[in-house]
Amino acid sequence: MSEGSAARTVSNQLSEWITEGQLPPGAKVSETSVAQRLGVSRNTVREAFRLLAHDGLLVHEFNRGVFVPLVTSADVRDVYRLRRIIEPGVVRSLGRPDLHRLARLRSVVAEADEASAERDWVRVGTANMHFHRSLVSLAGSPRLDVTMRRLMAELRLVFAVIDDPRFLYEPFVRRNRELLTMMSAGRFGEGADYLEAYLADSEGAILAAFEEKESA
Amino acid sequence: MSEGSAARTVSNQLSEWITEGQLPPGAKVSETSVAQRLGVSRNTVREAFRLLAHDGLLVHEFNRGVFVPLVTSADVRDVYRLRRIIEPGVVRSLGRPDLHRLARLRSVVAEADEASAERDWVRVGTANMHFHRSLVSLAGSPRLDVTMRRLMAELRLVFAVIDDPRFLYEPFVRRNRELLTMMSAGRFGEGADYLEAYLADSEGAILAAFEEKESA
DNA sequence: GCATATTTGTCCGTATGTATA
DNA sequence: CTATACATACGGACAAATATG
Repeated sequence: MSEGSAARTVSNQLSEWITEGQLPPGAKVSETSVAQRLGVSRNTVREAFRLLAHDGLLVHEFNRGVFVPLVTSADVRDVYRLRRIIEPGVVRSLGRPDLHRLARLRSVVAEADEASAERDWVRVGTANMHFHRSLVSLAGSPRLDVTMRRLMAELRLVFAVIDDPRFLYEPFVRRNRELLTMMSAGRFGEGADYLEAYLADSEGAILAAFEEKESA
Repeated sequence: MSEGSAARTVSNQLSEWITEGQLPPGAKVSETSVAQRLGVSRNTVREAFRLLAHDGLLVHEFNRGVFVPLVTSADVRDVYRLRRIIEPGVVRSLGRPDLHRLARLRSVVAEADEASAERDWVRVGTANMHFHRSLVSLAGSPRLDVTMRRLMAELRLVFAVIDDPRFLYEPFVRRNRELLTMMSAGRFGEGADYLEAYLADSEGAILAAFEEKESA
């Protein structure tokens, strides 16, 4: 429960199935099968499809149906191209350390540390996504926020096909903390540069995992 | 006719009504009234609503219906914040003048010149939008393209409430041509700086028109 | 605060068009 | 080329939420 809309419930369920790999990339998602399995009408399922297509978690092909997107390495590069534009730009644009708003980042970092200690890499991953979304939210731009939300949703799609997400997240727990330290001290220029290198490494790690996947 | 989807036809019609000011900002758009007026079913109208909400041309409030967004000066500032990040960044990132891809920009500039000579400011406006979208498309990033499309759709919403769009577009016909000249010569850094000032002026002009509107 | 009417959310059944085997 | 499966679109219906008096 906790959702006002049946379509939202369906979309949340589908989102789980996709990010947990139960719906592999390229899979066709049938209206009727989803409707029957979840006990809702086809119209509701169609509504949910639109919500997810909005975030790029499903693609809609006219007169053919909806499919789980086939993410390519080109997509990964494109997502990171936008991240490299947005995230360092946000950090660079911050005037002075607003400790109150940085508190949210701090709690997310703590969450990641805790999850990392428990070797719960899935939780580390979600905490990492929260970190970057919270980072962008510091800019106070609604449109940057929705853009970032979409990018992160697409990244969840990527991580769903990678077996061992540990080495993708673990190195960046420390770097998130480092970046936060710089920002707390008002060293935004330095932080932006640091984040640029950070994102380049992150992209490289994902692409490497992709190539490993392709060779298998 | 001519479009594969009935929902697309409806959304195009609604888009016209909105951008032409027949549906003023804040107006509620009823499902049944649209369905009756266009002779389609309610479900199809709902589908069209979702398409437009996707681009920000309508906002959807649960159990309340859909409304034409009330654009504020804060929204204008936010849209231009993203434009100032994206557009100059794209120009700066271009390696060398790809004359083949610049041809599209050239034709759009010519279109704007022609429309300007005929004092058809609406056509000048659409040509201007095409110019900036084509500019961003040079980056070859699908995600930047969709982001830019949404931003431009929101700007159409802004222009719909401004009476005299002439002084909003006319000064920028020349500046588009100037920018294109710089890019054709491979002077991308210079072009990016030029575009930054350009966008700042454009934002200022729109905000001025807004304040004039508010005082009235 | 209450009763009303309106509108939206959801569901069902069906017909038509499209893609694929 | 035919046949099958499926998506699109339609119309009607009821429940639930909202707005109005």
